[in-house]
Amino acid sequence: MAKGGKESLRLQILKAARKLLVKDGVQNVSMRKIAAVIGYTATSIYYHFKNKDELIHALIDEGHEIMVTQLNQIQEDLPADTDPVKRIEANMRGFVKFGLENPEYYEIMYMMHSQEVADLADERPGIAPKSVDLGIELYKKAYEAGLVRERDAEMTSASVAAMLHGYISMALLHRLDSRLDADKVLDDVIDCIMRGILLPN
Amino acid sequence: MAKGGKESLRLQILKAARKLLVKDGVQNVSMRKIAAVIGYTATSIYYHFKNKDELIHALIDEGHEIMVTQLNQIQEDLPADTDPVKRIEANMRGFVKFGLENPEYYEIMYMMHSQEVADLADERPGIAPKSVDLGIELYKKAYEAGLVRERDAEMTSASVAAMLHGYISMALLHRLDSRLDADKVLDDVIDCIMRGILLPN
Amino acid sequence: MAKGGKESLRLQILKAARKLLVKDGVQNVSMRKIAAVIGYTATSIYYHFKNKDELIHALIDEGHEIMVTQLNQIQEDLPADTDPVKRIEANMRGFVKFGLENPEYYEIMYMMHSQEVADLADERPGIAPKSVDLGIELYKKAYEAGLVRERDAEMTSASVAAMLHGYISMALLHRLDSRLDADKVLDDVIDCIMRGILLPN
Amino acid sequence: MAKGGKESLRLQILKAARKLLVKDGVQNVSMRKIAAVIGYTATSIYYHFKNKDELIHALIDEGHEIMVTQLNQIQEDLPADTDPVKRIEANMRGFVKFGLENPEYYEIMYMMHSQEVADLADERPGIAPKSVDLGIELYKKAYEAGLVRERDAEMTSASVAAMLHGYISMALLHRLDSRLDADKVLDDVIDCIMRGILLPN
DNA sequence: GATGAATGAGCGTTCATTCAT
DNA sequence: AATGAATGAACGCTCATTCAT
Repeated sequence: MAKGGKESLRLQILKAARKLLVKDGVQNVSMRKIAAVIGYTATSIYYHFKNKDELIHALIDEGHEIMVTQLNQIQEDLPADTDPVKRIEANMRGFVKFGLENPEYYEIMYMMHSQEVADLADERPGIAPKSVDLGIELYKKAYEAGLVRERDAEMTSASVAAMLHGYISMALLHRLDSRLDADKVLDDVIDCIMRGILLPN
Repeated sequence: MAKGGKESLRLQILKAARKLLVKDGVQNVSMRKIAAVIGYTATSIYYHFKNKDELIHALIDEGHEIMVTQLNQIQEDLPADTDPVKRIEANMRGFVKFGLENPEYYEIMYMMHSQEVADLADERPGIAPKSVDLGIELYKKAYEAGLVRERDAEMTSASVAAMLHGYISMALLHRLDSRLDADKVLDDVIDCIMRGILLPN
Repeated sequence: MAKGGKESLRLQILKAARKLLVKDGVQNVSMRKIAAVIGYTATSIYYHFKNKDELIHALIDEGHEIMVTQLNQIQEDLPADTDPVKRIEANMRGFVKFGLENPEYYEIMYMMHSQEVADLADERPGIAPKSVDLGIELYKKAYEAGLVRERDAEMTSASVAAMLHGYISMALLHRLDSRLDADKVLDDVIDCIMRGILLPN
Repeated sequence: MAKGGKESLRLQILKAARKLLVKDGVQNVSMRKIAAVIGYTATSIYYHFKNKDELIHALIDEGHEIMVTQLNQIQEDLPADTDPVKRIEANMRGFVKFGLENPEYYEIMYMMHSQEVADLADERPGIAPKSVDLGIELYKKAYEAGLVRERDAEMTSASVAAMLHGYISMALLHRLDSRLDADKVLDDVIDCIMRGILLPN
């Protein structure tokens, strides 16, 4: 209710939108609620964003940027001589980590209907282009090093992303069997994927 | 607009709800619209369902029943001497098939927020119990036959379900890279999972 | 603010809409204002009318019915042997009288943009069909009696309606020179029209 | 979006307002839209006009000036010895022409509610003073020449203006019977008025 | 077993306008 | 001479739900 201080209103809006997003899901984010959170009028949001769609897209873009930055950082932080397979696994774990730690971003990035976020799927082929590119690149290097099975890098990247997305979305929606340890399920998933991807021995 | 004849109103409501679900997505299903489809008043729905939530839950239950029936049927239709691994793969493909062919059910069963479908995850352990049980059972048999890696059947079942869910949900949300053949991605996913599960040779 | 008693809500809505119409013009009639006048919620209007457009159209239809009834009544009240020219003048004065006494109806019937009242002009050829027919009929009889100039009855009817509309709308919009007596201007207009229509002697 | 160059902003605003006026009708002209058209902020309009009302009034004044200029030009262009009756008809046709060709001006000059254009009718006597004066003057000359019926020139001018306005406004609102030729209806109207005004032979 | 009538909350959006700079 | 930032009021409309009948 209280105004957020010196932060630019645009940033406050995005922040509030994320906050609402993670609490209630996309469809429960409304201009009025955002306004209430930051202590402004709903009208004022329209000064900074053309409409709700543009606001959501701004969040999506933000999310992709953050994720790509994190994934790249992970690769940079690895020792220069890290073997390609380890890099792939690190990338996979980085993706999952981003999803679990940023449900508000992850949801709008990967869990919304295209119709809800106009033209998202139509404008961009597949998931976040840059993170996809990174995955493809890593696999290609692993293949050149003779470490993974001979297969289409684009295809493999898509498959792996889909499988990891399955774990992330089930975790975020609390659909994982509550009797199991979520971290162990993740280890199991990644273990399975790695084995499926690598050369037999 | 025309009343549906001798079908019980309860069934008509569920039918109409499914119809709207698959056309407009979950959140666009409203009591009004359902009523309009079947030619009754919105009020009359409340005679058969306490509220919207209960209606959605009825649909979810319907979905689970249909899915379990289909998955069991698939097992029954296999020759009695089919080896356990083949059975696992058949089960996996059956699950994916159900999701792709019944997006209206699949979405409310596995893609909605718990808040949207009140307490779903809290009340029931994990995903659809019976289909989970089937998966676990199949894996156990395969393990007893020495065909799959030694691992927790519950855990494996959860992992596999998550990974398959990833493919299904990405397909339903049109998030698969449009330059790839969706069927081939599915083959790739299943291939990967199988290899990850099976014993090395 | 107080509820209107036993009158059906539908009628109350229409009544309130007319009231607002005459006070503020069409564009200032809002669902909320109507609701406030009759002491109901804006929502309840939607139980009786699909949307604002349908409400306005209901008013338009009402207006046409009232006007046609009045014009027919005027003709009936004239002695059976009234000569056709007198009948024409009576009809003209009846039209003007209706307009001046029912500005709320007249405005939506004849002074709104077609885009404001969707497809009004497209669906119906010319002004209110039945009143137009009456005018045409009267003129034809006068022509057959050899009292008016030989001319197209439809055309004459349209011209006369336009000219009378000019007076009515200027009067309603307070655009008549305030130094003149409005009634005398009307007499002058009708005088002019009659002379223009009649045979020279 | 692009700024209009060296034209004074005041003129740009009026120009843009006219453009919107003719496209969308009076009530759809908003400060925001005007600003968007000329590439300035809505706020900047308030530097040049006290408020929207003043802006509209400026347009009305503009319209009157243009119309009077055109009507005077028409009279000047006639041969010096043109007879007064011909001059009256030319003036009438000039008025109609202006209305049909400048709907954006005509609408705000003669078709808006007084409340919409604050106090217009109260402050100024009748319609556009100068064009009224011209009409009166022309009639007086015709009367002095013994060509028109003995009548109050002010009154006649008002009547004629009203009748012509009827045609113009019906034409602009697309309320003329679409089965008739609009030009012929106009000829008919003017024919009728002339005959009503002139001396019998 | 179903309807008629109504509600209150909420939605995204647009508007004219203001005020400090 | 113009902008940036914001407001408060209003708009048409949809929603799940209730209650008396």
